[in-house]
Amino acid sequence: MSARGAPGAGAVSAAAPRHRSRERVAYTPQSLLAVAVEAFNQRGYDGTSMEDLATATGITKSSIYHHVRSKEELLRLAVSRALDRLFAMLEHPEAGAGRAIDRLEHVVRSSVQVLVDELPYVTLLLRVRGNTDAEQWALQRRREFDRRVSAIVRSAVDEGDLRDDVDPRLTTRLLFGMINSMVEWYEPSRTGSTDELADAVMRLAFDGLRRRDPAG
Amino acid sequence: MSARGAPGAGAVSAAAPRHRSRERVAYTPQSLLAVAVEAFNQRGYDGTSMEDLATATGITKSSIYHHVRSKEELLRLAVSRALDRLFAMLEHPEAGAGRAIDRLEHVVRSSVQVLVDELPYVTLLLRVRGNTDAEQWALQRRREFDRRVSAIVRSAVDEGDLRDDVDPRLTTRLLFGMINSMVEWYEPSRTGSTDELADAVMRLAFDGLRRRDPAG
DNA sequence: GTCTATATGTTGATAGAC
DNA sequence: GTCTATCAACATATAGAC
Repeated sequence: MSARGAPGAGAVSAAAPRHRSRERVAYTPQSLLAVAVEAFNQRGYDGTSMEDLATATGITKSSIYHHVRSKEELLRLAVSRALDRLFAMLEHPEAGAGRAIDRLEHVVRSSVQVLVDELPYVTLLLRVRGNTDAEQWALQRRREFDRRVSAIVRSAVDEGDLRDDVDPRLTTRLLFGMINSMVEWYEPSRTGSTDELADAVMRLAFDGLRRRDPAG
Repeated sequence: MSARGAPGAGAVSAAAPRHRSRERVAYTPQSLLAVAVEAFNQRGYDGTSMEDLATATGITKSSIYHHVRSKEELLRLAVSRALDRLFAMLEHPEAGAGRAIDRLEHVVRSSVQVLVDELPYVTLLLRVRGNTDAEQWALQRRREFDRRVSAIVRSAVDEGDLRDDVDPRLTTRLLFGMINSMVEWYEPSRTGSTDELADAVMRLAFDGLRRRDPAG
């Protein structure tokens, strides 16, 4: 991956021009972004130079600047994509109605799904430190997401479904610490279905890793 | 924090020379490291220039090079410190004998303790991406730590104390994802005792966030 | 132990030809 | 849409005076 050559087929424009019969397909902002984000995740955003991106894409630095205004724009596009997916999930009917514990289950399962679907983009989002304007903005939106989830946890405690001996904010942080840590090891090819993974996360998070006494 | 001025009192050499009566105490590799690591955590290692460190320490770049050979040496010293503490914890008698679930509890509680005690160093360790030799070495040792803990989890499953419907490796990853995420939000000043925090982590991790039916 | 001055390479970004 | 050539700024690191 990230080798020189044509962009990933999945994001190639349908109307892409080709100068020589079947040589190489031109990059779109999206297909370029995919390669860039992979590089960012491998070496870190600051650790990745435009020259590194030129190598990864197989085109020159100048050509990259034909598609995007700056390196930071690539970062902004990437984290926006992840954030849009995460917030779209919160707008889903299942996250807004019904018992809070069920809404929380939906949010947890959907988060795992988004994390898997948009792995590179979410990975980059979670590593943002706030150095640039784009990063500051991303951090703000992440905090807003956190607040929304915390409110659901708090409701579930009030409704008597979640334990009340741990602060809801702490619960939220540890819960999402668990979920978000997936970006450190998840490999799309090697694991089973996303549902199975989400099941495991749900079981561990909601019921703990201790074995429930079968004779209890 | 990170303002210009004298190094933190905690790490100042006892035999530190002072040219002017009580002006400024000279840096030691340790006190310099503390300032550098704080800067690395704020802006990222790659995002922090030696000029940034000069500003943070209040001495010039050249002076920094009097204490350390290179920027990478600062990184190596920092992650070594974190790794040494983590492995020392595994060598503790309580981590090596007795029922596996008790050994695991010791490891979890001690990990929280180490994370709090050495917060900036552990934070930096967890953000290492493998760009340099020092980082590659750190990643290797982290994997070794992970393997050691996974073995304990596996034993606890075999001994019937942990649930057997989730893969031990996955359990370990999610458990430590939860613990390690603390570096993203933990603030020494604002929270209660470390024991209370470790208690909350233990309860959530081992018994889950669902309320146990009081009438069960 | 700290400084000023500087060497040497790399960085993000632009100009303009094809 | 891609290229070569180039820039000014900034990077890590060193030399040598005090």
